[in-house]
Amino acid sequence: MSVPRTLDRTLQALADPTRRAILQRLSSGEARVTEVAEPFRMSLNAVSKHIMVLERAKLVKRRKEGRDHYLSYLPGPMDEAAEWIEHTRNFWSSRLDALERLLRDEDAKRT
Amino acid sequence: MSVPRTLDRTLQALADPTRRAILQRLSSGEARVTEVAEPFRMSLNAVSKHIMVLERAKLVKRRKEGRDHYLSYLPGPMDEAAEWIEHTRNFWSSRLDALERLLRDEDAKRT
DNA sequence: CAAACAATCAACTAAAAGGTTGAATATATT
DNA sequence: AATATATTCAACCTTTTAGTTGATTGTTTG
Repeated sequence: MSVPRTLDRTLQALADPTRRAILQRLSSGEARVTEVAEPFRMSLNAVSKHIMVLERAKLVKRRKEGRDHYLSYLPGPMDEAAEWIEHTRNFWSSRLDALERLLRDEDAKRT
Repeated sequence: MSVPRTLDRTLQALADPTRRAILQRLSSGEARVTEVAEPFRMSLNAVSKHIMVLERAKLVKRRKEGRDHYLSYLPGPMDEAAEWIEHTRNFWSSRLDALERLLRDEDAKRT
């Protein structure tokens, strides 16, 4: 069956609030590493590492221009994750609905 | 601002394939710890720990009946996560659309 | 060319994650 | 009462994660 390991990486990457904040920062367009790091209280290096995690998860793309690295958001993995989670949610939703119906019917039959 | 740390826990819990498989197993209804653990190649204890992670994330509920612990799925956090991810995705989708429109307009003006 | 700047690399630390085995606890069964 | 079963607890190990500081690489600028 081999479940896609990319989902692991995506969810893992998204599970960290700093990384989610970095993604949000990129919503207003490209930004350099230093710019992205600026609002955080941790070191530039720490943010650089977070960026690499996002890059490995393909949630972020890097374009080098001279000494500057411009980062931007990539939608693919987010779409995939959304798809998985929606699918899963709907799956359970129908199961739970069926269960509820079942219980209601049995209850009706008993009265 | 205080971003909800529950999202961290949910995504973290979902980022592991064993835990996703456990959730899937529960889709056919309640199951005991041993039953849930059976298909995995790791020890019962390891699975027990995964279950505790899911429990802390409120993705799984436990009902004790004598020595048996019956586990079942809880939809709340999955719904929340789906909501967050959908919201985020749509947010970016519109940004990217706007950017594309902008570029197309500029292109049109130039010709 | 020298100094400043943008970013990573390298080495280290502390904590968390994921697994193991063995003991303990509580409940059922004979 | 003794034994078997279901589950967790406790201790331990290894790997990964998230952070630090200091050195290094490459690019720009005075």
